[in-house]
Amino acid sequence: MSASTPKIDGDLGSNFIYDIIDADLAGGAVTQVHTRFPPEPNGYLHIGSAKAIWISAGAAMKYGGLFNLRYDDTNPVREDDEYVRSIEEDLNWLGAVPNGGIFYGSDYFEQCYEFAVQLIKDGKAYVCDLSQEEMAAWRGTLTEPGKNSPYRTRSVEENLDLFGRMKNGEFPDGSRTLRAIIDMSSSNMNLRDPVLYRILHAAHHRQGTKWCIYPMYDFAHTIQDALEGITHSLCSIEFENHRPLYDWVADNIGFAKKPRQYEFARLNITHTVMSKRYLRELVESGSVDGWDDPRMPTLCALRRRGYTPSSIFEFVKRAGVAKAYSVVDIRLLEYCIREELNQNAPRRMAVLDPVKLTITNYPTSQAETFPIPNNPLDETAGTRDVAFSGKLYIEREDFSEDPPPKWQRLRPNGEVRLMGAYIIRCNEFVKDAEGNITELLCTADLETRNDKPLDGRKVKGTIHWVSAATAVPAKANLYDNLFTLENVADAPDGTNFLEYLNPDSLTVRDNCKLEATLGGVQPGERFQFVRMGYFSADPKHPGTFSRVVQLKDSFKLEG
RNA sequence: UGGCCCGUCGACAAGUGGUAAGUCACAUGACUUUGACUCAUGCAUUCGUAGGUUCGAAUCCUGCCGGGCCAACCA
Repeated sequence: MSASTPKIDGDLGSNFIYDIIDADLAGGAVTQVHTRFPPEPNGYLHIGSAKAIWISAGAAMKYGGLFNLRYDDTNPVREDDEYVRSIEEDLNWLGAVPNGGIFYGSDYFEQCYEFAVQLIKDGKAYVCDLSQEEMAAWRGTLTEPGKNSPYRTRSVEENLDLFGRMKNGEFPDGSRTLRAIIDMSSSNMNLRDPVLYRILHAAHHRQGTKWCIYPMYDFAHTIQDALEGITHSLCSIEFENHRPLYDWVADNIGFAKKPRQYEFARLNITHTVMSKRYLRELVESGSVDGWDDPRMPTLCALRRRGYTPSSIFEFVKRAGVAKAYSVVDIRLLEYCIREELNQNAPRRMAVLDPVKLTITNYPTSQAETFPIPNNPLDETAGTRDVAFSGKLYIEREDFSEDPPPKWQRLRPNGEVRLMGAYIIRCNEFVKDAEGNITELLCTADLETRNDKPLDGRKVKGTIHWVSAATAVPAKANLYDNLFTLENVADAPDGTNFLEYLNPDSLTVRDNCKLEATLGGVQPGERFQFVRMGYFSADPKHPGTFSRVVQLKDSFKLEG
């Protein structure tokens, strides 16, 4: 795995988080910004994670601060080393360097335990013998206050003894918990004597069987943030109700420098499921081929499809940071990669649905090449010599026997420019028994080569081509989200990705793999279709195309 | 139905008492060796809603409506 260059830089824009930091810096509450990204290693990072990364790593970068990666691995039954590795790889690919260090929440288990003991000694926590069901009943409801646990008044000595024995493995799972003494009548359920520690005889991916009690998120996370010197603990909005508990833990343990938690709305994208739980379900049920299945919104899947870190961060930035629930149009993501590839990606011609085209006045013995720009927007990209001959393939869709109005491509007795080469005129076309066109017979304006016509006539259309002699048949992965969606038409915004996994749409997957005839592309080379055969039909102009899809992604030639 | 958070163009989102930025999408026109790209133009008399305060309100107050989160020994 090679480290990519940092992609978070320069213009990070502005948002309310930065306003808060500005104020903290100005008021002297904070002198050095320190943030963290705390994924639980229970799944692969997705584009929603990229938002969290961008915000936290971006804040550190913007203010010359530190950014930590911390694996939030306090629940041994859900976590695995596979995910740790994938997270590291994805973060590295993104170029979000954890300049503050890489940490594991589980490495703080010892401190967590000591702080819990301290809380007991301070009379702020107790060992509770209520079962899970009993605790739920005693907790009350959203509208009714809870009742104090009968174990709430245990002596410090008894609590200390019991907690020590919990740690030593004397009690079975679920038999006891350590709870904070806060307020059973709080309107915030998180404050009704929340569980701080639970008994769980399970092997931890990193700690092994060293522990059989594990700290809960609210307790452990606050401690981790405080110990690492995090100044701004940025998380998504569902943790808003947890902030009072976060503050309670920090206050009652008595950290000198207390981290502050701020929340922002998580990223939602149209037609995309972003819940790690559902994504894992898709993988484990075999509904997709894996975490990097191109239909997944994971970073590894986006990477496989040719998305770049900078395009993902650009998308996140454009989508904005706010607290309002929102669903960002996936077309904004597509715009971001299109924008970048349009500037950078080298062009290659590829014919997906070939039809033979013979230039009848082109000498069979003749062979020549035409220099074609690798990227018309970037002169420094240079040109490549593309072999030309009298026998070519063009896109079947670039010829119309009976063209609609405003047709600019090839038609009987019509002229068209072969990209970077001659202007040709179609004189005849050959059909098979079924009426399918099998060959086009054309003549070229051999005097012009790839210049303007000598007589000044206008030829509006230009089409791409490959020479039959040098073309290589190849399989290209045309994984593309929009392409997929267009085949399950009329899915309303907000439709869950899962809903696409119905029998009708499963066939889409097969269509994702297309045979392409490529000119001048080497195996392993990443390329972009100059134009590919899949356009969305424009209902207002039948037979024309409203959108070129190929600029959305780049593709890697397999084999 | 308790508490907290949130409602600004089709989608995001600035704006935080002085008279509605920007982007995506969309539409039209120009340009074009790919109908792409690029360029130009258009796209919220109005900020969920009803009142109130004010010379003046998207911004402050109140009610109502709508959405999200919370009753794991998950994170």
